[in-house]
Amino acid sequence: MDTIYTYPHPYVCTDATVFTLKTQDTTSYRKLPKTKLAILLYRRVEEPFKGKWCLPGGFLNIDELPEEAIQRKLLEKANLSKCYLEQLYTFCAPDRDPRARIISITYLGLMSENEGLKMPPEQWFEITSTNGQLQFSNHQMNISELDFGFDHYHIINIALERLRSKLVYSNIVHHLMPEYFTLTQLQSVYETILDKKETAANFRRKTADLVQETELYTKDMGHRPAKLFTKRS
Amino acid sequence: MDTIYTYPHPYVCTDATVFTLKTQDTTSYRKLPKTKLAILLYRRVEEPFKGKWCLPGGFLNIDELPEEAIQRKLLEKANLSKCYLEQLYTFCAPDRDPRARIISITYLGLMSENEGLKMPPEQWFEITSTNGQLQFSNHQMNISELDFGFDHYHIINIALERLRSKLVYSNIVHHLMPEYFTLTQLQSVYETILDKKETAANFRRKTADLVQETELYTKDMGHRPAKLFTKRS
DNA sequence: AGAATAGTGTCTCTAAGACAGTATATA
DNA sequence: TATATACTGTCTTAGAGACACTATTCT
Repeated sequence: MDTIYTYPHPYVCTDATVFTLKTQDTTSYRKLPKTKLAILLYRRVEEPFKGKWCLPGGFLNIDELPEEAIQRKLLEKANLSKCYLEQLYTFCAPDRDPRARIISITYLGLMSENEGLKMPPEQWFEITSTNGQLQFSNHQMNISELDFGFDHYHIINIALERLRSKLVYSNIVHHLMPEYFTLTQLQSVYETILDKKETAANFRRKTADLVQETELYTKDMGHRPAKLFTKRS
Repeated sequence: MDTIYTYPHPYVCTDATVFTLKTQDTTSYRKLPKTKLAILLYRRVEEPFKGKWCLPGGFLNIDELPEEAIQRKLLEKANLSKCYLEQLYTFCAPDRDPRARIISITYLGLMSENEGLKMPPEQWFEITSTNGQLQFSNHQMNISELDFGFDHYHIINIALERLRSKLVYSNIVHHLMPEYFTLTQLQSVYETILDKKETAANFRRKTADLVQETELYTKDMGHRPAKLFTKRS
């Protein structure tokens, strides 16, 4: 019984890859805006990896669930009150933190653009993928693999893989959507994240059982209004 | 920097759900033996949960990966030298261990029956599922939900879910198979784990790209010999 | 009318499942 | 020859993808 209390054991922290969507401003209001996938990053102000870019996260309080710790940190660091979270993976490499043995229980976080817009926009970095290498950019800067601290670039890759695969076999996409959306919006979310074009007819057939028709329509778009859909429960 | 060293933090352990297959003895050698899914359990000899059944596992040494810790424990507790392991989930409920805050990084383990047979057979419990409730039995006893310590019954349920879903979209089944096997054996593994019958013709078509034909055949079976297959790489 | 997006109808191809049949070993 | 399992052929149906088409709003 008392052996347990003398046992040297790792520190435990939690980090989250919080994704949302950003719709780009377009010059002409008649053109459809482009959807981009974005991730929440922050710049470290302390050693180690001072000045590098990282995922939001931190240590667990004793008796605190990792989900709770992440929500607390997101509120502190990004004034972010609520987002969907699911456990991603637990990273344990002994050298992943130079200070000590620290394992990280990581989470995949998703939020709709509406929620994301409530926070400072410079923390959201749009993600683009070229030959499997991820690039991140906001209006001020570009960052890439070398600008990340810890194993966080690696974690983002794993998270994106998970997001892509769950997009096709689950209804996880709703956590990225606002309450009401058009099928064209939904399609562009799929196309952005999976980096793969589809025809509207085929897309609509495939996702028919994911959405619920409403009586609402878009308007003043400069072209034919689109029916609004919502999550099918 | 020194704040980290005063931080009260959870203990970290790792547990594994190691599955294998057991082919039942049949009275007549002409009848095909039945395949059963089995899991490795051991009886706790210390408090808490003394006398209850549990998954093999234990605390991580500092600088030790959870995979390594699990392999070490499996060797100690079950003389088990090598098995496939993949991370399952990290369980963190503050009350999951009455001694202290202990999180468990759990693994899904799979091994072929050949490997599994090297260990004492009373540690392998055949699993049957009735109305979603799991039952475990070996030649001596039956155990059920209430006979488990910690949250290990829950963990087994999560593991089985993962095994079932990965069986249909990945080639994970090979970790349960010996090097050479017949398609009927492979089919009965699928049918056992997924609890769902299929016709041989349809099964063979579906799994054609998973296996590699060889020139070998079974013999002395009392009926037509079956071609042996191996993993397709 | 023209521009822009919304939405539909239909053909093909592939894969899953149902089902009936043939093949080949041993006792 | 009987038994038991191994293996194949084919029909139907459901879904994915390609592609051409129609519909509706605003300027």
